[in-house]
Amino acid sequence: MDKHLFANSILNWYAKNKRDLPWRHTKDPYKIWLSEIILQQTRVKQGLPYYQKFVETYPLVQDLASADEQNVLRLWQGLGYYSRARNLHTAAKFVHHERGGVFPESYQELLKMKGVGDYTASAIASFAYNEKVAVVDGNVFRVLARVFGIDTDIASHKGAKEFGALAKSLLPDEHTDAYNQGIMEFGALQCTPQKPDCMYCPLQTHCVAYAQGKQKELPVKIKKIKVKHRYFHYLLFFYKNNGQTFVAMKQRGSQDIWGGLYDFWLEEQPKLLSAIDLLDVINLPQAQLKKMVIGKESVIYKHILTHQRIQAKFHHIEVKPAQKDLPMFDKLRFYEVNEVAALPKPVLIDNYLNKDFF
DNA sequence: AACCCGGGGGA
DNA sequence: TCCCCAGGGTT
Repeated sequence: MDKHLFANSILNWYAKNKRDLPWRHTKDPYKIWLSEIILQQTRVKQGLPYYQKFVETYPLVQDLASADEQNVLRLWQGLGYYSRARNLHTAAKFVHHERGGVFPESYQELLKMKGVGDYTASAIASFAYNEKVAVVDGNVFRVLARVFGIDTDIASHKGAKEFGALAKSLLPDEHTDAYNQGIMEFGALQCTPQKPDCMYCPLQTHCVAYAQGKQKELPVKIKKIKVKHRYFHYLLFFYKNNGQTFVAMKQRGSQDIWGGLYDFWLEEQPKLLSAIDLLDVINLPQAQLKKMVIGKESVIYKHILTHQRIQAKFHHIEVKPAQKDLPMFDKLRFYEVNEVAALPKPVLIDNYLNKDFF
């Protein structure tokens, strides 16, 4: 189909149907960048409140660069994919310290920011600077695959090249910013994954998928999601002193899920164990353990992620105040319960603390 | 190129 | 229950 007809159809549709979203009222590349990182793998409705919080808390890239990582993660808590928040912070420091606070002004320069890949660099360059680059996200893949009847796997290298080239060839000479936002919005609202609104679609008469009744088959996405089952046993070491309660928490490394967030002493096992079997399997200093009191055991918490199904049990173990400095607690720190609220934590841990801890 | 990373919401 | 979301980094 004709390139101009396609672009004009998208532009006209967008002018009538676009949602009123805060990042569409700014040309500030910093705020557009914030919105793009937040919206990666995240629905607009879910990301919106986070965008508001970040803009209020860190109005300028300098504010974000100067923040403590822990506070950035705390603000991000609940959004998932926590490396996004750590990369966001890293990139803000990069802009502040190595570019004198001047935000990158082109697709190529934007790519140098950590956490900014092809899609995000294109989006910022287009929306903030009206650079003539094509954005290709999940929505664009779907729209192009259906309208042009392309059955190449969108997860493959070949697919990325093919759809990228097509998207580029379709770019209009003017209003590329509105066009790029338009084709994504069109995918999000009109050409939806399930039940696209073909009856009232401006591209209906040009759409290959519609003509062939292949809307459900396109786009082709060969995915092999292996769901990993994991069994977490959390040991909540705590002590009481002068009417206060202190809980041992540990900051997670960046190699596994929930990187940078805080949880408790974690024993992961191939299956769920009872308290007796667990203490039998793991290696705790027996002499010290004898001075501790094994407390309550929680019900099984089920935490469902895209790639993992986690079952978790929490065991309370009260220790003597004098035991807090033991070598076995090297990697942990005891926090007074009121301090725990300020720590960034996985939703699983937050849920437990709010529901069952006391 | 394969694998890894969260949480929520709609159907 | 399944699917998908304004993807990117690491190996």
